[in-house]
Amino acid sequence: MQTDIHGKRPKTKKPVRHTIPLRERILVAAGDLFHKQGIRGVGVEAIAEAAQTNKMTLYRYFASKDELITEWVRGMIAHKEEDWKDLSARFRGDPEGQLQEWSRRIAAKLRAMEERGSALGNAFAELPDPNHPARRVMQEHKVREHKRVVRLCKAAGFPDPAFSANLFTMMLEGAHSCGTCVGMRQIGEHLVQVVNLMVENNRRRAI
Amino acid sequence: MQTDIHGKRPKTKKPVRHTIPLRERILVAAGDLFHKQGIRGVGVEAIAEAAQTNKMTLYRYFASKDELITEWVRGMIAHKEEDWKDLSARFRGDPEGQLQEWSRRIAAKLRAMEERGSALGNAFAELPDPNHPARRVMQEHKVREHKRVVRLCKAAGFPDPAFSANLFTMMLEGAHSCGTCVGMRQIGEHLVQVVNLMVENNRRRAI
DNA sequence: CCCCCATGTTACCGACCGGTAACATTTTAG
DNA sequence: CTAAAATGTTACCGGTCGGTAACATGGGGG
Repeated sequence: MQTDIHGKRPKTKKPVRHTIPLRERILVAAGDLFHKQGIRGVGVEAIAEAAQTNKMTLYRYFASKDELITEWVRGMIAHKEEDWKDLSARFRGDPEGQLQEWSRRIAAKLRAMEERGSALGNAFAELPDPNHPARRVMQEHKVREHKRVVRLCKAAGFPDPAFSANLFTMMLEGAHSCGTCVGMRQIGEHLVQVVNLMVENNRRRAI
Repeated sequence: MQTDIHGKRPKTKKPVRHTIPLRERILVAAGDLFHKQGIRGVGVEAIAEAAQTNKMTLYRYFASKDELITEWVRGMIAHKEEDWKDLSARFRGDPEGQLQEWSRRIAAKLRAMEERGSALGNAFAELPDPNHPARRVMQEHKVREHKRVVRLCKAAGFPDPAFSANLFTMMLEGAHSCGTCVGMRQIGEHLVQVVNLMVENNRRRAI
């Protein structure tokens, strides 16, 4: 307990000026904790506290914890798809370049990640109920992403696009898990290398 | 409530003859539920019930839920390493054959798995605390397994064993996650195909 | 200035969970 | 058969969690 020596009224709230809106603050705090401690391992109270607010206000923005989870997942997915859009704009008409650049970005994210794998992957593992809205959103996103890779492989002239796309996706997804036992940096580098190899091999074949 | 028409005393317990010992029954029941509903999503009471016993007895075999989790994980890992041992006996002195056969077995397991990914992978995602005993066991196992793959790649004469091993591991781990959006069967087949390709390419190069 | 609306505070609810105690019952071994 | 060991039954504890009610507060715009 803090005693108030100088007779100033004990303001428990510092007049912090928050730049980002509350809803978003809650979302990033939730994301942080979900990722670090697991979705089920963190309570809404802790989230509110981390967002420098309280449970009641949190529930004024999100009807339930499940909705909060879902919105968080949606946000991550939206960010990823934004990334794809940016990428396909930069490498317009160059499907091989898109695949390579995507692997480079994955590698960069791996490098910046200490332990604790992919947030989306973990969330998927933590939500067994196939009817959970967040899970549905993730499932749809995975399908979209895989289709995108298939399309790119087709456009790049790979002789068996479905096969190559599956190969890409397997490696992209597996890199996170593999990184925990061999180091994220190395895994990232090897990921980029093998994608480059595949692209070069395909080009050579095409000539 | 069952009424007892013929005056026989209402035995609430059917004299079920259990063939497998209780401890193991608890472990398989726990494994089932852990895998289907997530580790944190299932309570010890439900596990005891599924094992046709009760919470008290469960706690006579396992000091805590965490210990139960750990023993379950240990069991899965032991089973997997048993599998490796059997495989290396059958393909003694044939590292390429071992890699191929391993991919075949993974494919078979994928085929037999409806949704819900790898139990070990999910458990890893569900236990964020790096000091959790189960997590430690899994981490050590992953390292051992990866070293084994590196050794096999070296023995098989791959020019860059670390690279090839990472490639293998990435695909092996990623297959489960990828399978949920493209079908386990196809992923399994493609996994086997790419491993075969790698081995054949390496052989051709070696000649 | 005053009112309104967003936010903070506190207290609470019911449900569930991990874990334990005490005792009853069944099974097994000698 | 009998005693001991294993298993079942019930009730309970403390704690946490998701979620809500009621009310206080404070700041910004008319």
